[in-house]
Amino acid sequence: MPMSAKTTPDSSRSQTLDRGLCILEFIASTNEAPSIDQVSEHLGLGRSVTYRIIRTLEDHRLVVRDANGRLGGGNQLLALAANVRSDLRASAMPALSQLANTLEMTSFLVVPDADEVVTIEVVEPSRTAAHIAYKPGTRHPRTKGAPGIALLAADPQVSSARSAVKAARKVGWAYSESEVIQGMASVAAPVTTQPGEPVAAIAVVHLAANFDAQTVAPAVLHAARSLENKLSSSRT
Amino acid sequence: MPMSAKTTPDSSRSQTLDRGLCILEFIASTNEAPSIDQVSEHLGLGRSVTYRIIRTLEDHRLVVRDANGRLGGGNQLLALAANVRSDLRASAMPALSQLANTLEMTSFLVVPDADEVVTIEVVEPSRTAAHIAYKPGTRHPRTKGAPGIALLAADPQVSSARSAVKAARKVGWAYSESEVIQGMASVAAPVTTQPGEPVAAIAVVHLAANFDAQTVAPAVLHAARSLENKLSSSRT
DNA sequence: CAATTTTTGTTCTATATTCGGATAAATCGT
DNA sequence: ACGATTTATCCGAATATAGAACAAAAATTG
Repeated sequence: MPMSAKTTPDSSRSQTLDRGLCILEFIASTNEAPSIDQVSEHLGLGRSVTYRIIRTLEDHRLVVRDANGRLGGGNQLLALAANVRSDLRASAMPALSQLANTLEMTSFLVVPDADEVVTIEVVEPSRTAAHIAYKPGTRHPRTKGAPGIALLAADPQVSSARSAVKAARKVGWAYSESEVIQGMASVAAPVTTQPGEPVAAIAVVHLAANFDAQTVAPAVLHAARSLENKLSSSRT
Repeated sequence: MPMSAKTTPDSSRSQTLDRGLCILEFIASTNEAPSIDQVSEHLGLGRSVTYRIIRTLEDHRLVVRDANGRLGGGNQLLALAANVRSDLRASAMPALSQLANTLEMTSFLVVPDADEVVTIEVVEPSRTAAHIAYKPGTRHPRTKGAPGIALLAADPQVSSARSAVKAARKVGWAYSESEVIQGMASVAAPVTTQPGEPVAAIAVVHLAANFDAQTVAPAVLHAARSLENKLSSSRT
C-alpha cells in the first residue's frame, strides 16, 4: 500500500485536523484566492474531503469566499491572533512606530521560538511608497539575519564562533546584509529584562544600497532601551 | 448527561476538525493559560481526544506550552492573520495612529462581515495609562455601536427606522454610548470608495464621562476621508 | 445558441481513523 | 517519602472519514 507519502501515519496525531490546518495555512498564506479544486489539488486530497473541511472552516469564519467563490482568510483569524504576545507587542508599538518614522524604514519586533526566530510585529513608516513584503509570522533560523544574531549575542549560554555574534556582543547591536532578503540590510538590538535572557529584538530593514549601519544603530538601540524600560516598569 | 449539545451530527462537516478549531479558539481566546485537562473539561471531550488534537495543534505551532505545561496561542497564529485584509489595514494605519494620538483615544477600523461588524485593527495612543480591552476580531450586530450605525447609514439599501441611523445620515458620523461596552462612548464615520458601498468605518472609543462627540467628530471624519483618498489613489 | 468541457457540489459505502475508558508514568504538594 | 493530581499511552469498538462515482451548474467553444 504505497500511500504513506506525506500523510500522518502517526496515531498520536489527528489526520483530519492536520489536513484541515494545512488547508487553512495554504488558504491564509496565498494571496491569489484559490478555488476549492485548486486547494484539493495543491494538497493532494480528494475533492470530497476538501469540501467537508472547507465548509467546517467557513463555519468558524476562518475562511471566507468572495463573490466568485474564491477562498481567502477569514476575519476570525484576527481574533485568534489578537492575544498572541499581545502584552509584548502592545508595549513595543510606540518604540517601533517612532523608530520606523524617524528612520523612514520598516521596523519590527522579533522573538525566539524554538530554535528559530519569529517576527511578531511590523511597523512601516507612514510615508512609504513601496512596501517591503515583511509580515508577522515570518521565521528564520537564529543564525540568519540581524535579529537572530542579536538574540544569540545577548544569550551568554550561546558560545557562537560566528564573528557577527562576537561583534554584536561588543557593540550591543547586530548587522546583516542579504541574509534574509537579497539586497536588504538590517540592524537589530536585543531587548533584555533579566540579564542573559533576551526576550526579543528590535530591528529595522532597508535597501542595503543606501543604508549606513553606524547611523541607524543608535536609534535602534534607543528603541530597545525604551522597550526594556517599559517592560520592567510594567512588571510591578 | 446530555452530550449532544453542540456536537456536529452533520455529515457535511468534519467533527474532528470542528473540535480542533473549538479547542484552538478556546486556548487562543482565554488569557489564563489552561491545562490540557481544563481544556478537555471545558469542551466536554475525552482526555485522549484532547491530547491528540493539541499535539496536532502544537505541530503546527498554533498552540504552545509554557514552562509549566500551560497552553497558549502560538506564533503561527500571527502568520495566519497577517494576510487578512492586510491591504486595507495597512492603508488605515496612518490615519488610525494619528487619530489615536491627537485625540488620546483608542481608534479602530471596522468592516462588515455577514450580518455583523468586525473590528480588524486597533490603535491605542502611545501615552496611555490603562488599556481598553478592545481587540481585533471583536464582533457586534450591525445595529449596535457607532461603527455599525455608521455602516448602516452609508448603505442606501438599508432603510432603518432607527433614529441613530437617520441622524448619522445627516451629519456623516454616528454616535453611541454604552451599547457595546458599558460607560463607553464612541464616534464612527463610514469609509466609502464607491457611493453607497461602505467598505469600513473608522471609530474612536472613550469613557462616556469626558467625551464630547461634537468635538471629536471632525477628527474622525478627517481620518475617514484620509483613508478614502488613499484607497482610491491606490486603486490605479 | 446548442453541445461540450470544466468546474462545483453531493451521495454512498468500505475501512481506516477516531473515540474514550482503562492503564501507566510523571509531577507536585505536604 | 507518600499520596494526590496531572500528564501521557494503549487498545478494542464503532463511528466519522476518505475517495470514487454520480449529479448539477457554469463556463467555453464551435
